[in-house]
Amino acid sequence: MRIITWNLNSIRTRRARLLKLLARHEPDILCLQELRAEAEVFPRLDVAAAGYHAEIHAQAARNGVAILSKQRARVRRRGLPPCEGRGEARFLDVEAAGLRVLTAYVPNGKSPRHPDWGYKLEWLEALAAYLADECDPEQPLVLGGDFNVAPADCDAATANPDGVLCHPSARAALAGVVRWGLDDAFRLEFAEGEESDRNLYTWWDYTRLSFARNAGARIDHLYVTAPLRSRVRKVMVDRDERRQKKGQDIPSDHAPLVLDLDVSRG
Amino acid sequence: MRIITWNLNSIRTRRARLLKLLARHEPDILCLQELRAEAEVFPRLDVAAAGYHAEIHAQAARNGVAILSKQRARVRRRGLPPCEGRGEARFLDVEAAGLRVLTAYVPNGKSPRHPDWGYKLEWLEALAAYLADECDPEQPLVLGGDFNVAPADCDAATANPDGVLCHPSARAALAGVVRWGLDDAFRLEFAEGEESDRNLYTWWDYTRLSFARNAGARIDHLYVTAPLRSRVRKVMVDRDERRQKKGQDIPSDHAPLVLDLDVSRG
DNA sequence: GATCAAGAAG
DNA sequence: CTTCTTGATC
Repeated sequence: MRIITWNLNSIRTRRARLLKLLARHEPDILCLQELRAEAEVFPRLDVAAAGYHAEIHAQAARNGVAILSKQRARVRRRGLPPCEGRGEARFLDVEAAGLRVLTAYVPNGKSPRHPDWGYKLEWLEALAAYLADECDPEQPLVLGGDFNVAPADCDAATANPDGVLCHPSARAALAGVVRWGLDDAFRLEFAEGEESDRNLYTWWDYTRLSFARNAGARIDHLYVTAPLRSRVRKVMVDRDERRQKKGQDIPSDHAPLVLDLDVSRG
Repeated sequence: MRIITWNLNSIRTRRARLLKLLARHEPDILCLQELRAEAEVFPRLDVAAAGYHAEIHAQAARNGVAILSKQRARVRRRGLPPCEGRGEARFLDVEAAGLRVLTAYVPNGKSPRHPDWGYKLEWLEALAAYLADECDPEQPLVLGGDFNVAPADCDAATANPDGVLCHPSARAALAGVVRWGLDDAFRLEFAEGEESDRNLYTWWDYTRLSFARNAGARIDHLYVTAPLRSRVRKVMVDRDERRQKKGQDIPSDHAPLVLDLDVSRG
């Protein structure tokens, strides 16, 4: 089965690209982040016509996540405690296709010296607490999303330890999530330093020709629990989705991360 | 020869439609209004590749006119006196293809009770004065543009005498321009009441399904001087350009007005 | 550099 | 309803 996570950066602007992605990959599960529009804007009819159910947790203008699935999903949770006070839609937990599927849009943090930096760390701690309280590491579970953290120096073209993506405190907070009982599916297939530089980064800044220079970072991840560890068959970045063909519509700044699991019996 | 006037409502947004229009009609002259961007934004290269020269009179964000021609044009005037104080780009006068070609984007006026209503009337008076001072009604001349006036009640689906398009003062001011020595090319072909309701209006409000209901107005005009009067062969509205095909880009609220002149010798 | 929100304009 | 501006965010 195929599971994808993609920060599409506006469902309004990326509607056509979303439908093409569904047709191209036919994923069983698709986790989306940064819908940036109220739930009513989501193209439910087009997505249904493509054969997908959609569970949505959205707000106006900012954040917003969704999980699309061929089989209808059952929602377990919308939101995490640190989101509540700010009214932010950054987390969704469902059961779908015999799995627990969680998606997260981790706060960027703005800068390690900005007042919002603490919010990023608290948010990751709340995610770890949620897993501990509400999930079972012995059951099949996938956690996918935009974590706004490059776990290791080799996961970013410029691994600035003072930047939002590589700061030690953010890496430690993410490690606290993983420690509960997760494996980074990408790293199950590719050891650090053994990946191709064409199948590593998932995000490139819109400015300074970052995509052309491959000046990106691996900040979108798919994590799996132990029962799925040996089921990981393939992990790849759909770089082509990040490309802008001449005269075409503008891509998201993130590329989809695609995971194939072998769920045949035995 | 073919002469078109079109208020395209943003050169940025209508770039692809402009190029298709050139390919579809191959006009000798194309007058454009409401570029709504600085001159640098104009797609000179694409237009040149299509075989056209472009003379542009533009400003940032608002107004802006241009005259495209297969043969290079010679600019006679950019702007009219009432534009100067406000920095508005609403008028361009060139020689092209053996003709004098003027294009105008007449101020809307906002409402007959708005302080800007006087500006609309002054603007039309300045246009009449310009013709009297700078042009010769015995020479071949075409004046095309968005006049924001429906000359007669049959030129608007709802001919509200209190509205900006049908107010008697605006009609009188436009009549003052025509009186210099112009014929409304559309009315040379179709007498009042003898036109088809599918070849009359050039503008339809974006709201209230105006185009579907054909609730439009004939406010874009092509005027000709006496030497061209007997040369008018055909006048038609390219309604198809105003249509929005499902999933396609958004049209301008104006349709192009197309004039064919017979300029064969004798 | 691309997105969203207001507000102004047509 | 669609466009453009400015300012904020990522």
